[in-house]
Amino acid sequence: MNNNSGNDKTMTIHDVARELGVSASTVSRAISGKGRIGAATRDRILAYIEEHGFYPNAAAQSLAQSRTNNIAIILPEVNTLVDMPFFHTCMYGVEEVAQANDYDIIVVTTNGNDTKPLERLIKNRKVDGMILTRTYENDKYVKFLKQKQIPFVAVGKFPDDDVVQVDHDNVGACKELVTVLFAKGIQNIAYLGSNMDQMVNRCRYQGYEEAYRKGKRKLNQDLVYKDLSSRAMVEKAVEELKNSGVECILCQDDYICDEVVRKLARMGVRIPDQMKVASCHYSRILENYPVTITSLKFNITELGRRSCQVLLDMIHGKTVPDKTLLDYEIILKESTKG
Amino acid sequence: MNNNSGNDKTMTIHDVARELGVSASTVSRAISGKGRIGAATRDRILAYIEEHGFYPNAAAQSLAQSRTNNIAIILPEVNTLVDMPFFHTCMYGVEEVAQANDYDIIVVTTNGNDTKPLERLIKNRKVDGMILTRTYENDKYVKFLKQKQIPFVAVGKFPDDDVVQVDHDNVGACKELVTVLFAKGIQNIAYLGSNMDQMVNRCRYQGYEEAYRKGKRKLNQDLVYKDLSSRAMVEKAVEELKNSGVECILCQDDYICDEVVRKLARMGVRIPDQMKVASCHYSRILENYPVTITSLKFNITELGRRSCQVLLDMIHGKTVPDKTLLDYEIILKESTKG
DNA sequence: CTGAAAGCGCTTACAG
DNA sequence: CTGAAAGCGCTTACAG
Repeated sequence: MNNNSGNDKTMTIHDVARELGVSASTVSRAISGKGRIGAATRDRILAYIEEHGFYPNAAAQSLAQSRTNNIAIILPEVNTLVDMPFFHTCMYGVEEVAQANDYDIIVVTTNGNDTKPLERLIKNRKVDGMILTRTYENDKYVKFLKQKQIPFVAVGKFPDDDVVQVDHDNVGACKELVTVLFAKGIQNIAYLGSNMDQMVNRCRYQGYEEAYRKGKRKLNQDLVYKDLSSRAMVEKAVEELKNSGVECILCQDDYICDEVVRKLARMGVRIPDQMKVASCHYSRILENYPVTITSLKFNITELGRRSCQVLLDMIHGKTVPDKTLLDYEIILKESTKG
Repeated sequence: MNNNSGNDKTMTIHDVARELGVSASTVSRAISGKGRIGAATRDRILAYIEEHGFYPNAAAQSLAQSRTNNIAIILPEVNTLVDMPFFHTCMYGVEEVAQANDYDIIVVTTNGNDTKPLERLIKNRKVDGMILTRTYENDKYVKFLKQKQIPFVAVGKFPDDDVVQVDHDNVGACKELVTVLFAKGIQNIAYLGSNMDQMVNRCRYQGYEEAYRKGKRKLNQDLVYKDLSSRAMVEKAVEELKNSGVECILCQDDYICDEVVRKLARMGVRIPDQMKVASCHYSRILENYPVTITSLKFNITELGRRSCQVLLDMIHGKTVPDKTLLDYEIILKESTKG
């Protein structure tokens, strides 16, 4: 097994070459699979390598080939029970396909402003590409990465066509959800959102709006709250909506949904009899309620996987689709019954 | 600003050397700060580098110095609302001090069994050290890392003295919490836990036990549940405890606490009047209850930071403490009032 | 099909 | 204090 015969210095390609009576070039070719090499020689070398657990020095490969087999995943600084699991799960997906392709992921957290950490990573040549997991309307990082000409994919939807994007079809999903709710006979649906500078939130609102247009219904702006940045604001919105006699509240995400459900409970308003509720993004938070909540369900791990796959394709010079839109599910539950 | 005068090839140390009329060695010395160099020369070189945004090629540095300026953070595969934020937050902490020291972090997720991904990282020489964020009683990864002789720190407490550990003082914290509850006049306190193979859970239980011993109280094993691996089991335990007339339930973590609080609500049992509740680990989940919960509070970001700091110290050859124990806070809230 | 040689971009004894 | 040279461990035209 562990035969470090004599010295414990880490093995190099030359060691195996000497041991096998071939040249280092040949060993290199056997490992990389590039260049012509006799099948017998190749097999002999591979067998030796396997048996002795030789792994080539990544830095040397990196230097010789100008590639690192690392990609960066850029995470925003978040701390809510909705956001953390999202990015963590997405990261899992990315890592899964990265691993499968012998890539490693370097995690870098951004504060939304500073590009220095990315710059260092790029200029030091520590990564071959990057995945930007949250995007804003006027995204500083997108601009930066475009300018740096490094392969990258953005999770999110953009007007810019020169940015490779992977995302769930948030627009289509919300549109369909609202359309379905209309079809169930619900007359008016309010929208509660926040942080409209994030692309994901813009998309959701856009879907909501499109459903109104598609249904040829007039969208009353009194039913729309786009800037609920605090619990108090959500509560106030819920009170106003209750008084306005709206039938259903569509929440941009489970963070808002959580506040809405609690507020309604405190107000003694029963879901769905006295108020229906739906959320644009299913997370485990929703599992905690006595009443199950209608929502959209996205496969976040898959989002990570696909983003990574697209990025790797880019890195390897394949042509990739500008936009990859992932599927969604509409989960109808008690909260919109009746 | 951006003066790629003519060619866009990335700058090397030789380019700046030529431009400044010095040798590459001198430039290298200016950058690294190692070796003797004239202050004037150094400043001139540094100024040039700063102005032209030169960053040394990491692979070349890596190869020449046998160090990567990367560390790996090993994460377990988790998906609960309690675990994900914990590891994510810990990762933030690690990254923060890594960044500050010009290190990058490579994330690798483990399934608890396979050591291949770690092996590859080590043998490829892609990292200088590792942080193991969850530890088990008989930890396969700990064994593996010890054998590989790579610098690493484990988050968690171990019997082994040859493993560098950084952790909150879970034993001391739980012990103190229980002692305080006793001091409040509570006569008997039940313990609800699970997954006793994880070191963190063993520590918490140990603290609980020690508090009993310290208080010279007899610990009735009917009050102890160590293997609540499902919601149903927690519910059953809560029912039994309610019937047994116990006064207070100590939950190993907020995952269990969550189940306990909900179950009590469904049973119509009021907290704290009819049952007191405390948790060994504060997370945001607790913020969602109508009644505030007594708990231990740990600073997870700091846990990450310290782990990383200790690891970097090891890598740089400093002597580090075998065990670093971080502080905790006891947060007394309504749930144990009266 | 295989090997010798140059090169990737740094660092670091060794001279001076 | 500074430079020329060898070396880190690979890869890859170039010959043969």
